[in-house]
Amino acid sequence: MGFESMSKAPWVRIDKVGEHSGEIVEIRGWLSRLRSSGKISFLQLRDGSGNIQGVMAKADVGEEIFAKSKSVGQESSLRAWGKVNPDERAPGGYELHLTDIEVLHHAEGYPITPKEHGTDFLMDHRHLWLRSNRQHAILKIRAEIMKGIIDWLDDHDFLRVDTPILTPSACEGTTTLFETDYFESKAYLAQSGQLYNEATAMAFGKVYTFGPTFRAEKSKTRRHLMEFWMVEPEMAFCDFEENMRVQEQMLEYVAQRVLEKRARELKVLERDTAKLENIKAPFVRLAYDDAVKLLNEKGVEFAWGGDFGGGDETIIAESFDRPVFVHRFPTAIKAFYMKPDPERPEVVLGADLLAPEGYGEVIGGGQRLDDLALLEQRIKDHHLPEEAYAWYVDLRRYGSVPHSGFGLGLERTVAWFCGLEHVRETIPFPRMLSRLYP
RNA sequence: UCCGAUGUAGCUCAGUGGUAGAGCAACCGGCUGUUAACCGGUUGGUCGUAGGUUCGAACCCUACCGUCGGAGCCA
Repeated sequence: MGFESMSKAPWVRIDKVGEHSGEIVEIRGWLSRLRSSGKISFLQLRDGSGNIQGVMAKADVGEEIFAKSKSVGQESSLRAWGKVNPDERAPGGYELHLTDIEVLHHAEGYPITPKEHGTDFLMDHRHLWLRSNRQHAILKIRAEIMKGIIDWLDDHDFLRVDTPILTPSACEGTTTLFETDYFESKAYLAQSGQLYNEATAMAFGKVYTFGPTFRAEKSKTRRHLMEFWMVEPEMAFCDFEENMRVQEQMLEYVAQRVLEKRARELKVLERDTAKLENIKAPFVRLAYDDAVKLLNEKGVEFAWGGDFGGGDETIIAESFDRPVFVHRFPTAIKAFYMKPDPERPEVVLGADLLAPEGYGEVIGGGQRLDDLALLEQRIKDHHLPEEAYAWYVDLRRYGSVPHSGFGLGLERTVAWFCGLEHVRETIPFPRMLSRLYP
């Protein structure tokens, strides 16, 4: 459709109207809500950048134009012209005194009304729900976290080298994978870029991959999605301790940046920002052995050698005022590529980062096994197909070095920063056990 | 896969054996400062599905299906 100007008024984004105070401007957007009386109507307008209230008085515009304002359905698209007026009553500080509107498309029966809705209904209408203020706040914070992570890594000499999504086999062999046809053979959707990262780290030194990963586990909890985004940095010549320092510095930077740049969005979500101020290095370091003792002291029956459940993680995390690294897990419960502690081979040089407030494990990482013979042995012990891992073993054959890395789950981090009940709102179109639509 | 909830109007819910209800949305009308606007009216139902008990079932029983939460697994 053509947008030939009805006037000389400039088209302005709502978040920039303050630069045009007192001037006539054009807004292009959607009607989020309409209230009207006999001689005055209030049009809540949004254009993706913000919200502003347009006010139209019959006495100012006349019968004909005023009539147009009374028959606009919720979420109709329109152009609106009016004078930008500072007003103390307006949430954004400005109102638009309308002189005219042009409805581009009349919407009728918009399903998401100003009243309450259940989550399932809203998820069925996710394509429309994204228009709400709350979803805007969450997804803007998501974007800020992603940008913060990327900026920090790029500024610290990491090279983004993304890894494949279609893979020939399991990276870890333990979890369920989504299978798809790959011409005459099978391919699997990647559950981690980890092993490929080790190859690119040997090529470029410090690398990261940032993209979607897939788990076909039938998990039905507030912390799980079938498709989620993960950032996975990997560093050559990096030991277990340095790896944790990188993680805490990166997270501190991202948290402080979100607090600074997305204060308005955090307010929309009514987030207690004091909880986020605490995301400062150094984080707590708690040996697995001590975590077991801590659980026992709190009355939880837990034997050395087991893995923590969601409830256990919450108890551990709530014992501290900042994120906690739980390190040196039993070798038997961790992946084959983790490096055993040379002084205590029954534990590995790995650490999970537990977020406070019950958000659980947001990072898993550690030092990788760099010894050729031991790696070959562990692949046998885990009954993994040797041919499939030949290239991975090669990395220990040609210039093996100590190296470490980690994977941070984006959606859990977003849920944590935003203070959400469930990760499903942290991604535009969540993929869950019983949801593939829209 | 297991455990526990739950399913009634487009939405959120009430109704626990005797005529199917409310608020909101939609539609019509009224109102000059609303901001989950307000006031009056209209429209709107295979009570998840299939069987059973009963004179009579949204309600009691059985099975199945869907959804939600949790466990396991993980980020």
